[in-house]
Amino acid sequence: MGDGTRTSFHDVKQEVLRRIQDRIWPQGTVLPTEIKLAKEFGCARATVNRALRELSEQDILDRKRKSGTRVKIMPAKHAKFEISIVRREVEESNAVYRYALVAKNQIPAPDWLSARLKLPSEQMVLHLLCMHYSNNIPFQFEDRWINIETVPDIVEANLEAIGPNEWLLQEIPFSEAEISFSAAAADHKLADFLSLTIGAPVFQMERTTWLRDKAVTLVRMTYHQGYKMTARY
Amino acid sequence: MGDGTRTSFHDVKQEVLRRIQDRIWPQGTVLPTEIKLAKEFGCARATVNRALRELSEQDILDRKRKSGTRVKIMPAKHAKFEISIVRREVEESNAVYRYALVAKNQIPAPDWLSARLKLPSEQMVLHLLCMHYSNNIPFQFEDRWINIETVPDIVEANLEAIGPNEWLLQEIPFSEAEISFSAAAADHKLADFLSLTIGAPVFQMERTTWLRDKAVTLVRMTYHQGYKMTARY
DNA sequence: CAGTGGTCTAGACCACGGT
DNA sequence: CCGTGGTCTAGACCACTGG
Repeated sequence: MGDGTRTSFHDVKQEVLRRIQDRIWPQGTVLPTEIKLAKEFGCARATVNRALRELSEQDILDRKRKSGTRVKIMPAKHAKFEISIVRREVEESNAVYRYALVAKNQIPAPDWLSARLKLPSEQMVLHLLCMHYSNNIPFQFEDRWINIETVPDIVEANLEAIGPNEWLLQEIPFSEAEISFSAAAADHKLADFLSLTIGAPVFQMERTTWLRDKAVTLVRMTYHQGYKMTARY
Repeated sequence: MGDGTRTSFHDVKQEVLRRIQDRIWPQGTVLPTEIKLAKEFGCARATVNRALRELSEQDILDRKRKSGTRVKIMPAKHAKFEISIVRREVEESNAVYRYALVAKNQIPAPDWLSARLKLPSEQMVLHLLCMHYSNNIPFQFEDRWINIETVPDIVEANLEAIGPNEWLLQEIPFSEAEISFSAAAADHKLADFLSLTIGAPVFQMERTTWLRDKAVTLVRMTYHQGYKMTARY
């Protein structure tokens, strides 16, 4: 610590973490106040503050005014999955990406969709089916519904060239979404497109996207057999 | 903004976000420097800095010394899943949680496990099978391997009362992990424990945990049929 | 080399929430 | 009430990197 350079908030973080891992501060322990720690580490309170703040953002500490900072008892771990566009995912595995638009229909929203996305009944939506290939092997089947009201330009877009996901990401870059993963059995259509046997277990990702309380799109991606979604934390 | 209170980094974040969403700063735009923004917003540079730093942590901005801050072109979205212990997950759905230890064996690590966890060959490991129930309905089947070297106390632990996950979380609270989700077909054993038909698609989560470069545990959780793992972002 | 973000400091005031 | 974290400020120096 006293090696000539000033103590950085990184140093503080690391030392606090060490004390937790080494049971110097077991779970539940109340840490010294920021002022005391600042004195001990020979740095400004703001430096300690940033260190502790980041640790609490990582769910390692609990901070409350007046009662102080304590080591979390049961840290809820968070797995962070990077949801990138399919093209990038394929290309990052050094494979050749290919995309095909299978179907495109502009229709009034079916009832289940209106209910799910809180659309006015008879709202026009765009229904798309797409395939994504990795080295010409089926990689992902995409079944997507788009609320035309929120992205009218989609009707004119050339979706033969660029996938709807990429198009939407350019158009509506920052939106709210709910995502879910599940397992399902391949039905006839999925088996056809993904070259599977009917009933084969497939990994699915379903995502609903909202922009300022209005639904933009609902998509279900079905992956090729054996696909794994991986993350570190 | 000029309502008497000082401008907070929250205000800055929100305003910057608004300008991005309203296409005042389209994707790729280089933002004014922190100093200019601080002047514009009437606050200190540190305030702007914190706002922009947090936005870049959210993958909305790209920041580089010298070249400045720009709006990310293709923001990689991150889905953050809270991985809590099963008991909590069940209890949060207002159901009654029950846990059962099915099998417990202390054996030398099989070769595939040694390879996967980088264990010395013949390292002793603990192999556990557990069931978790929600309202007495099968909820999750847990198949776990524990490296005894890293957590010797596990041998003495009473795993009839508390699940190994909870026990480990208390003992080794802060560790590195790799997690992956996938779909599989239920084999005979899974079908038995989870009351499924053989071949039914099931959702699986596999997790490897490391503490300071040493493997702690490898676990595969298989969920009841129809399970969905959900998150917002 | 010079411009931009990255960080530290010392001091100040505020806001929440136990006692 | 009053202790603790939450935040802002003004100024300073540093570190990286593009030209």
